[in-house]
Amino acid sequence: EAAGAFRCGRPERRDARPFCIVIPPPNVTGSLHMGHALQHALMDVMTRHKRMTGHRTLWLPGMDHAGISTQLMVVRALKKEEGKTRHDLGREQFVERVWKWKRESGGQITVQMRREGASVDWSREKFTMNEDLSRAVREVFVRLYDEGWIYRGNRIVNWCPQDQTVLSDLEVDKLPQAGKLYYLQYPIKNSDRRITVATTRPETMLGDTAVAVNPNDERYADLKGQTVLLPLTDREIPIIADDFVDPQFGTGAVKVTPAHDPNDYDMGQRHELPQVVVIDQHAKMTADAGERFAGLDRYQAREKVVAEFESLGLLEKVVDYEFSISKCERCKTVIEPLISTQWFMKMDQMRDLALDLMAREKKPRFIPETYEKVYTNWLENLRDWTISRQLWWGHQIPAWYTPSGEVIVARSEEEAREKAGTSELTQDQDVLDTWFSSALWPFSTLGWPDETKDLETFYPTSVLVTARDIIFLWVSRMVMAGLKFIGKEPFADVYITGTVLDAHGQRMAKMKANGVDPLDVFDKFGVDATRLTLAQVGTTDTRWNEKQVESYRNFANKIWNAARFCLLYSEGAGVKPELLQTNDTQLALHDRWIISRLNKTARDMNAALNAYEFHAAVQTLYHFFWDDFCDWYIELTKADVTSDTDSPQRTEARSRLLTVLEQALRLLHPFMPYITEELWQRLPGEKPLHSAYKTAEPTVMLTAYPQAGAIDETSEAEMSMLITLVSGVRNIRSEHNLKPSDRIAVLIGIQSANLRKVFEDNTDQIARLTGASTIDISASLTAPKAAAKFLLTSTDEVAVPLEGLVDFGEETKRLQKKKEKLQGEEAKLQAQLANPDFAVRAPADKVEQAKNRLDEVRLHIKALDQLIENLQ
RNA sequence: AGGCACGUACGUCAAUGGUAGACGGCUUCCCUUACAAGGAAGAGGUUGGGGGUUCGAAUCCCUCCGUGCCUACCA
Repeated sequence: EAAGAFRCGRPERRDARPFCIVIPPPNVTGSLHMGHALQHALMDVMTRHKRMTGHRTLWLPGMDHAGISTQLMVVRALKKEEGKTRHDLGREQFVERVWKWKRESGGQITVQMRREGASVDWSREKFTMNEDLSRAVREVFVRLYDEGWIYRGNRIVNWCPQDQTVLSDLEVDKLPQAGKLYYLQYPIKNSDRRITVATTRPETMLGDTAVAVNPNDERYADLKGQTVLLPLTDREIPIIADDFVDPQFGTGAVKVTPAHDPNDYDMGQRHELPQVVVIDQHAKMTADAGERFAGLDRYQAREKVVAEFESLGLLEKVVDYEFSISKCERCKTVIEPLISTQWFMKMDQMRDLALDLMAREKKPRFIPETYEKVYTNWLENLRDWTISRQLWWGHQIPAWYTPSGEVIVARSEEEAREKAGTSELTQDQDVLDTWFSSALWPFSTLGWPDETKDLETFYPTSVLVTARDIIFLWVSRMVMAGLKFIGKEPFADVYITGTVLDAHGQRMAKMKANGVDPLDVFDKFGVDATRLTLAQVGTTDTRWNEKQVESYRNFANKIWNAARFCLLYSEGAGVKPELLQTNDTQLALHDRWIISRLNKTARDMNAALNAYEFHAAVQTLYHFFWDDFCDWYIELTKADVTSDTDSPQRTEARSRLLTVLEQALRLLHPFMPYITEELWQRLPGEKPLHSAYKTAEPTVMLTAYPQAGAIDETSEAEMSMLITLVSGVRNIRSEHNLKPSDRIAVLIGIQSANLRKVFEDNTDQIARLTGASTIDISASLTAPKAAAKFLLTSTDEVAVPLEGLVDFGEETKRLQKKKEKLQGEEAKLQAQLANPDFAVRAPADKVEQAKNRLDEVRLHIKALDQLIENLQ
């Protein structure tokens, strides 16, 4: 709850560039699925990070009215609950019913977004059907109409006989279908010959107005210009020649039905063929199909046509044939191509705006870059957009008709009356495609067409985070609309997320019932763990793996327990930012080291987040917190922190531990808002907010995100030696099956006085971490033969005397194995350096690097040989 | 039919042309006073096959095999 509620003041400092994301508006009918959860996790990480770096941030939420989906949902409910159709209610009442549904059960997803911890600004929530956004829609429509970019036309369109509306090409699914190819024979007038055409839809032959052949097809050369007696009708149709016809396919002769097939429509236009409409809006045969067929469903008509051809002896053959069929994306009904009067948007000029921007300025920038090509290719092949829909739920087209049929396009009915000079107007019954309002989303939500402060501040937005399947439907249209109406691209970057697939690599889909509900995952593993899992998915397609979430749940648990430890020993202590200053040379190694690690982590996190490298960011956090902080830092502070005697030293150690933890919580916060807020609130001490938010209520959300500070290479190197030492001894303990309670002696021979000093300063720590009772550090090692040994460096040796426990054979094997590994590397390096071209062509630093490494490896091998020899 | 991706450990994924890593799983030991959802140690890879470019290839090019996605007017 604490993390989900974004309740802070406005930043006082406004010099940093504002950061803005407008959410891809989920459907008002929708509920949270994995794709949303993924996108939201990423958007929230970005927003929280920017907020913590003092940018003025806006993540603007909202919903889409989702024309067809929503109308269908209410139509179904109406039928089920009251047995009524939308026509029983009438348009006005039906639309009111949809609004009622929206108020009562719509927008479930916003509740779910709160659960995810999405730090959006709810005060700016938008809905595409609200008055402000509708005003923007009308404004755009009028302007484009006035420019002649929107027009009304009679064309062949995709018609859904179930939903009773036209659909754009993008709302149609092409699905493979096992069907039949029928070979029909048409008699030729004044001849005994017949010409055979192949079709998957015999019923459309009733509307044929020509037969076409390829102009170069010699088989039919003499038939061109002849007339065909169209069977089952009394019509005579011509044989025409057209390049569209592929002589290789079927019989090389095609029946042409301009009113019921998009290709035939085009061919009909080219040859000025008549259009005979034989199928109506309900996919039933019309009167023009002939008395025997009128009123029949298209599939009944198909059977009847085939039967009659057969009885006439004109059915040559029927073969099985797989082809693709167009279906309505929503209801899966087979699309009927129909000629119909619709509104269209000319796209060529809009497209050029977008293409120019990409060519000139490489905008928007796609992440990953590869989508730039996809986007550009699609734009290049763009066709006019059918924007009208025969629905009731949506933005009604702002066009009115006078009694004489004149079209008046205006921003309101009043304006239309003025323009028309009459009040006898009827508004166009159609509504606009849902994507029409979506295209305006980045600026309509910020107040356009008014010149608002928000628009000035936040447009162009910073980044659009979305799935790849709406690059065309949405992304490209936003770019075009933004360029056209604001003159600037709507967003700088477009981040295309990967897809979360099921365990078998299949897309999650309702129909397949293979989806994983993010809410269930929240329940099982927590929101933070789920966010971490999703954030690291980034741009790659990933198979859903619950184990991964479980591991991040464990990570959250680790954070909790580490914080518990810090708080358990926090008496008298508190967070004190100045304790992380590095100019204190008196600091213990582990303190200097953790500060350096913190700085490095901050550097890496900021770099990764600014570069959209979320996978790297998650890895960095995980290892910093678990390995550096928990495994080493906490262990090394234990002696001081848990000491029984109250001392300034103890208090400082405790405070420093709390301060490091506080910094870690800030680093983690964008990914794990819940646990970090919960723990941060419990930490005692000074916890300043970012200077931009000084007056806000205390919350980790508004602290400053840690920035890169000094990296202390010396401490890192020394600590790394300490870690090598401890791991080496632990390895010996493990290999020799020593019990944790078995005390050992550790003998260390170190040439470097510096390093000797480091180990001497930390003998207690080393003893503690290795379970040693004595630590003996000297310049050169004298150890009994009955000791397990390893090399710290090629010159420095560590021995653990194990009287009676050393199996000399086993010990030899252990060392031999290490040696083999090194020998492998030696061989590789040797070969590389032996190549004369390497020295000449490779950069000098690489050559130097290889030489140094080879020297080191050789020394190491030599030292290992010595150890092995001593064992014999 | 074209186009675009992808193929790395048992699984899921990383790796600016420069020693192939992480997490989970697995093996051994440990209920050690923050945490067994834990600790310590360990095993595991000719980077799908073949060829090429390069001093050097998981990475660039070609080809084959496999997988996924997008676009398309073959009746």
